[in-house]
Parts: sequence; C-alpha cells; structure tokens
Amino acid sequence: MARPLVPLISIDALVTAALELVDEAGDFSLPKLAKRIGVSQSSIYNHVSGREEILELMRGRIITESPYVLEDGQDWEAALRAIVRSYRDAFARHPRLAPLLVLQTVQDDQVLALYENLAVALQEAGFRGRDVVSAISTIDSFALGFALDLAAPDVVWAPPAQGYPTLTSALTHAGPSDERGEAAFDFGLEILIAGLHSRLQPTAS
Amino acid sequence: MARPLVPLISIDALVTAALELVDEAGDFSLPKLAKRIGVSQSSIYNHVSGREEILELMRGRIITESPYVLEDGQDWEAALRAIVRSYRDAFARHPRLAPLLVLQTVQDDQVLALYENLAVALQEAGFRGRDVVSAISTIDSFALGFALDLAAPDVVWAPPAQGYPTLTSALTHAGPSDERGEAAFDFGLEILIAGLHSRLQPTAS
DNA sequence: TACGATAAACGAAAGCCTTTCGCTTTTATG
DNA sequence: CATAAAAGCGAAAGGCTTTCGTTTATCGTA
Repeated sequence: MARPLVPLISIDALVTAALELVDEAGDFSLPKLAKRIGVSQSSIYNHVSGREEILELMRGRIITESPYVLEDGQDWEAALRAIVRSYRDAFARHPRLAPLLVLQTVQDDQVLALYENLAVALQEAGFRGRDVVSAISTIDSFALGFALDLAAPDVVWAPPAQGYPTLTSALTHAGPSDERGEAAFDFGLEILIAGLHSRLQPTAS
Repeated sequence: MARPLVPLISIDALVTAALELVDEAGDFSLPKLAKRIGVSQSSIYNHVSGREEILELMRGRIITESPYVLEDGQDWEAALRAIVRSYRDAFARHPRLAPLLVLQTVQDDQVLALYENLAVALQEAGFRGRDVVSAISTIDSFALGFALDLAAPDVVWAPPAQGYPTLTSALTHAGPSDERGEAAFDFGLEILIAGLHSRLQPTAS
C-alpha cells in the first residue's frame, strides 16, 4: 500500500488502542497494537520513537482523564486528599498500566504539574527544606504502592492452611479483594494525613 | 554431553547467578543465566518450573539474607520498625529486583512469616478486624513504594527549567539521590507510625 | 548381579517480541 | 512544477521463553 489519502495512524488512536490492550491483557506489544489499528508494525515508527514513548503517552492520558480540583480557600489537607485520590483513580481505571510505568522517569507535563501542586500544598502546610521532598517521596511511595495493589493478583498473600494464624484470620475479615483494596486505601490516606499533622505539631496542641 | 558425574546445576547456584544478573543488568533471561553457569538453556528446566519460579526463589533469598530480630518484651512500634527496615534493606541490596516481583503472588515461606509477624504486632497494638488488613496493606504499599524508589532512575522527576518553581526548589534542597531516598524513608516511617498511633487514640491522650 | 526407572544434560525448533532498513507513493513547499 | 518530507508496506535480524525428544549415568531392588 502506498501513502493513504488520510493517515491511518494518529497518536491519539495509538494511545487509545494501546490502553485497550493493556486493560485487556495487562501488556501491549507492537505487533498486537498494529493489528488492532489495522496497519503494519513498522508504520508505527513513523509516529513515535518506540515502545517507551507510547508508555509515557499513556501516563499522560490517564492523568488527564482523572482531573482533580483545587479550590481557592482550600486547606492543604483537602488539596492533598484531592491530588492523591485523583492519582489513584487514574490507575484504578487502568490498573494494569501501573507496573509498566514504575521504571520510567516522569516527563509528562500534566504529571509534573500534579507534583508541583503537591509541593505547594506541603509548603503551605508548613513543611520546609528537605522535609518537602521527603513528604513528596512518602506520598508518592504510598500512592504508587496502592496503584500497584490494584494490578496485583486477587490473592496477594497465599498462606498455606497451616501456620500463619493471625495473617489468615485477618484476611478472612477483609472480604473480597476489591473491598479490601478500597478500605485499605481510605485507611492509609487517613493514616498518612494524621502522620503529617503530627510532624507539624510535635507537641500536642 | 551426557549426564555429568556431579550435577552442574543446583538451585542455589541458579538463584545466585540470577541475582547477579539482576544486580548488574536489571533483568535476567534464561539464555544469559545458562551461559553464566555454563549449561544450556533447556537444562535449567530440570531444576525449576520456569522463569517465575526463579523469581520467587530470589524473593525468598533476599528476605533470608536480611533478617530482623524480634525481642521478647518489644512493643509493637519497635517490631514494626524492625520488620519494615529489614524488608527495605533487602531491596536496598538488590534494588533492581523489586520491579520484577511486584506482580507475583507471595508464596515464599520466609516472606509469609514476615507478614504474619506484622499481623501479630498490629493486633498487639490494638487493631482489630478489617483494620489489621488495612494497616498491613498500607505498610506494604509504603515499603513496596520505597523499594521501587531504589530502582528508579536517579532523576525521578525531570521538570524543565521553566515552571514548577516549588518542586524545583524543593528538589535542590534534597541533595544527591541516595541521600534523598534515605532521608525520605526515615521520614516516611515516622509518619506512618505516628499515623497509626493516632488511629489508636482518636482523642488526644 | 542385572535391570529398569529416574535424573540431568543436550540440540532443535516453535512462536513470541522490538527495531531497522529499503521501497513506494502521496502530499506539501518553495 | 520539482523536490523533500511523510506515511504506509514487507522483509529480516536478533532477542526472548518454553517444549520436545534423545542420550547417558546413577541408584534401588529383585
């Protein structure tokens, strides 16, 4: 086939199809991506530099699709809650994307803006100097961990029937896996915020 | 070659070589593993079921190599600190292993024992029912996130010179990347414990 | 002692994957 | 109107994991 009258491939279509593949199969490959769009593998390289760029484009896409709202008079707690929730929501819609992104440097503008807003909120809260980055790293680890939890196998821990009585008993109290994840995230977010609070007011108020 | 007088492959040697490859290259493959031991790829399948099993064996190995000590009269805080630190130390010695393990169900006995000890400590602290699992999940997300941070590229966030002033300024305060990670982990662990405390005593003591 | 079962190596091959290269044709630019 | 760039294609190189059949040494048992 020669050059078509109207391009068969667009970056938008590429990202959409790749995201579908990840949602369905937990991974994507250029052969499958090409087949889904109906073009050949090599044609894709006319639009992106390779697999990595497609991954970074997907990161931008899902963050954009899960906006957070920062209101004017909002205190830092509310801002932090909104940001972390939206970040987590983004990955909740595409759980299986998280593991594919953990190793890549964040370069997407939308995502960097999210971290900038986080930094502003923490400074407003009263954190200074190195503590700002430490707090960002902590929040990041927390959010990333929970994002990965969404992609983890339904049974994260598989203790045999014998031994591990406390763990086994706790797991039976947890209910189905999606409820466990949801409850744990709410719990964890409150723990996190309470912990940050205590750092700001070392002695009881 | 026929069956050799003394086996060329042992599971121990397999895991050791695989771990070396991961430390060096951030990944391992059966061809490379076979070449390092000096056997053919397919011989490995006489000892393990496949790639996945080797990964799980590596998880067991690094946890065993980073023991934690639980003393008798120890309070839950000390136990939790010891467990989380040892978990993180294990991955600090082999940072590039973490990304390879995030998707696999935990089946190794040593690792399950670690979670059992976590559950016991949390119950001693006073958590009950669903909260025990929520707390475990939170701690797990936290620890996993920081383990991944060790494997992340030196520059996790790459904001351009323009824009993102607060984030950029915070990053300059953070110093080199390993110091940032270390300080952040200490910070995060204290935040986490303080947060858990606050959950136990909803009203100020 | 003889013999069959098992263990542990091998080579070959199937079927994935990413990426590069050269070729063709259309479109846009100057 | 000529030429360069863009956008498709097919072929192929060089990875990867895993399966299969074959060979041979060892071990337990009759």
